[in-house]
Amino acid sequence: MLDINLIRHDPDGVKAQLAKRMATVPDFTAVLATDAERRALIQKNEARRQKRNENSAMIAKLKKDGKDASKQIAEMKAIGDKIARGDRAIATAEQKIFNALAPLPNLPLPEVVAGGKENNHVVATFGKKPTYNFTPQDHVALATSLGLIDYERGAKISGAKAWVYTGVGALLEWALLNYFIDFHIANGYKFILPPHLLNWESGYAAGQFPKFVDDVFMTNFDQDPKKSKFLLPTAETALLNLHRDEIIPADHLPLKYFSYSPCYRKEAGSYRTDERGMIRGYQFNKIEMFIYCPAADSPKFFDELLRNAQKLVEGLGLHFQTVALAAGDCSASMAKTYDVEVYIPSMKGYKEVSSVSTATDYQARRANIRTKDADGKTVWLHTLNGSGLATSRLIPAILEQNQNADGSVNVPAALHKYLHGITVIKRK
RNA sequence: GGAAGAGUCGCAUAGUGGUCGAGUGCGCUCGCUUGGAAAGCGAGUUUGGUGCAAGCCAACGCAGGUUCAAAUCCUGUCUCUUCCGCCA
Repeated sequence: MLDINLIRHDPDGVKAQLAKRMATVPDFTAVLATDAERRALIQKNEARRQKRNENSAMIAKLKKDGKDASKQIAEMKAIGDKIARGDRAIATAEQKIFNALAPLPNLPLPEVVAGGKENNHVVATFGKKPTYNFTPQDHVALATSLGLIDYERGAKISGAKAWVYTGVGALLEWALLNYFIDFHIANGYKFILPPHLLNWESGYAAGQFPKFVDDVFMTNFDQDPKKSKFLLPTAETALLNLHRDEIIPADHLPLKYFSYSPCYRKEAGSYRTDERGMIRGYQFNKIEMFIYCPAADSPKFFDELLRNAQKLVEGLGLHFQTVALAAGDCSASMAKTYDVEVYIPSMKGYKEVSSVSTATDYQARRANIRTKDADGKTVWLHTLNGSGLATSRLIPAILEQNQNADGSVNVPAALHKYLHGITVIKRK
């Protein structure tokens, strides 16, 4: 949610920033008129309330003294009606303002380039594309022949976009998660295991609702979506809502969390033929990092989250690139996003394994999360998040980048301690 | 899932229709006192809206309702506690 005060004081500045990510910039004339109207209505109604409070005190006194208060009571009746009408007008104005502001995305940071996906640019690269002196296999063939993933039975028991990790495949998946968990623990992040079913308020605060309500799996325990629960599409939703409606004491900051959860997404219409196997599914595992901090610190923590994500992929020895997203490619709540993309040879391209973002105060406003500054004033916090990491594109990358001529796959050294002595995955 | 009870300012509580936005205790902050501390004494200690400001207005889980007037009465709802049922 954008700050109405900012729009009031610098509408053109806000428009200029939004133009970096929106094709058509909103016109604020109407919302500012409603805002002025709202404030005038508030002032009128508060004067009426003051009168009512005074009258009420007088009636109490008159009654106490045994005197007649019928004149004051009659006056109170008239005032009460006016206040009720005024309240309705204020509520209408506020609803209008909310409806105008709620769909607007966050303001991109100055360093974020304008435009859509085509303006994304690579800012760093690690490692090199692997070369083979044999014909390499794709990850679906490798995972199947090595008995790591059972796609057919996944489809049988669940349907399309589902798979089953089996045996060493499950162990490899779990090893990755443990490798991430140990890393974050060593960095002093607090481990959170959240519920996977979240309520409407959580979805709204995170910016998923109402716009993206069709992208999540909504349970139908109740026909009213606002009373139903949904499966979290990312642990970010849970981690942001942990402190919804709270004022966090300044000496508790920053709060650094990480969380493991499966992520459940409908991915409606996003299937592409090149996205075979486990590139895109209804459910995938992810460790999410999340930081709450004072506004001044958020650039520093953005860098920290990005470095963490990069270090994790570096530790696996995989070739990857880091991409700065253009304003229009960042999700609506985010002011700046960098993606970490691992190389998948069979796709001749890079796939996202981490997305690191700062929401500045946009999410905090929606979720009402504040702290006190040095002067004791209540101020909005900044929230940042980053995957650390998602596994479902890493396994294809590991299988393909580390494959040998005989169809076996070398396990990255960082995972050896979690794999019960397996250093090379071979066919049975 | 059923029944009963409860939700008030960091914590614990008082408050059943009108000078109650709200008393008290604890905690915390500042001051006095002291060589220093404790004790004691005094002051302060929620959030938001609106206004240039003084100020004013709002909020007693949440949402409605009754009333001239609601922390207080009514309805719904959420959460918690206890008991029962079910259960990994």
